[in-house]
Amino acid sequence: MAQTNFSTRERILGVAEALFARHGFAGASLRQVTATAKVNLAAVNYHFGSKDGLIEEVFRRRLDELNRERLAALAKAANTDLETVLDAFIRPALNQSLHSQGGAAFVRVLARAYAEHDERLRRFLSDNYGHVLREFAQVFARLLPHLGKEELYWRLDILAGAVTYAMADFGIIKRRAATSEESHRRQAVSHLITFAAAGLRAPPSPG
Amino acid sequence: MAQTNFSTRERILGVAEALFARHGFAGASLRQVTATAKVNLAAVNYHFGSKDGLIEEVFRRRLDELNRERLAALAKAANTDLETVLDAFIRPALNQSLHSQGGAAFVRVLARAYAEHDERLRRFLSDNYGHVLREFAQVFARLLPHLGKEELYWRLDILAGAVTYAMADFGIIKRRAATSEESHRRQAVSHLITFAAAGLRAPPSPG
DNA sequence: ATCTGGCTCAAACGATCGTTTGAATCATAG
DNA sequence: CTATGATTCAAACGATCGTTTGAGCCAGAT
Repeated sequence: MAQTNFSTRERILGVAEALFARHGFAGASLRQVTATAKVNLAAVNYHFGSKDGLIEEVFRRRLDELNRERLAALAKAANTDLETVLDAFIRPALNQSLHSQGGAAFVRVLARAYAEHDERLRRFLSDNYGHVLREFAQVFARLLPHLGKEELYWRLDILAGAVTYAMADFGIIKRRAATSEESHRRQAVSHLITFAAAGLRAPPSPG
Repeated sequence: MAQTNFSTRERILGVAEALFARHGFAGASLRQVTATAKVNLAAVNYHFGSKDGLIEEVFRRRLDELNRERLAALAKAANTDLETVLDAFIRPALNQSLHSQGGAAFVRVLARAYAEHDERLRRFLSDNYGHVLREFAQVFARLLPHLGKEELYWRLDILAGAVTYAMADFGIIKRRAATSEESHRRQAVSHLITFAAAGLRAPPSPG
């Protein structure tokens, strides 16, 4: 977690991401972050202005790439089937987890952000994330013509929760020692797509 | 939120529940709690020993009733269909939200607890919650004979996440002003059951 | 009326919080 | 080499954190 071969700025971001994932935004202090990153305490305020500035930058640097990957995958999947579109949404989050330093922590940080009803953070995420969700919603609407607009939104809301929770690995299932982290997460994605596709395809609710 | 007509102990619990839901365990201070409850600061340590003791009591007083209601509903639903069993799991959480002071906040606190990877809290929840989940898992296993043990556990893990997030109302759907809080949450339950039942019934994953 | 135990109170404890300061250090351009 | 702007540093700021203390209050029992 120390990442001593990176720049001060990058070390702070990496460590902050991991500690925010583990202890929350309020629960992880700047002194913990800077001590773990082997960096001076004042470096956070120098590079990011404030703790809130650090939090926003933790999101920004990952969301940019995540959004790009999701939209690229969506473009390829738009005229295929439901499972492929779900895969386009879910797999980039998995790739972040596997191919980038501490990316697994970021998915957890993202899930925490949902739990924070903090208005400032929600607006920030909506500004930097909303257009991606809206594009996916349009494709889902086309693939699920049996659902009314209201019903579709409910389904997507439930889907977002299930995906967030599952990718953040909040669940009770313990990865077996024999199974690698990568294999475990690939299984999570596979089961998630199966579950979500069936949930979205279900006939309209009676209520 | 002040609840001035209750005892000191109950006022603290009610206010703590609401503030933990909104700001998290680390984010809500005892000074906020006691000031909002119009109670002396030292009362928390007097009645609950410590902040951690307060957190545990916030869970205990609601979980006892929630567990009881869920198991009672499960006993009635055990020999019916999947939707009824899902209802037995989900509806008690809804009832807590509607019929008890600040119960809606508790569901949010419970969802936050999932995000905390704090070992102490997880063990506490496992001790006071695990047997209920295990009983439901047995019934689900009987109702879903097409799923292997491994596959079933994955589905239930995803289900738990979807239920937790949806009931905590973390999603993006805004309740319309014309819709009452009660009606909104009943809709959430209804859509959740439809989605979850279809997700659980889906054929085994190819992976 | 006095004693007693449960409870509340203001006040303070040391620790830790996010942030700021100003000097020291570094790399780079002139 | 010197000058300059960027970065790092130790130290301290006031505020707030969870917790403890000991005096005071207020019942109900003796």
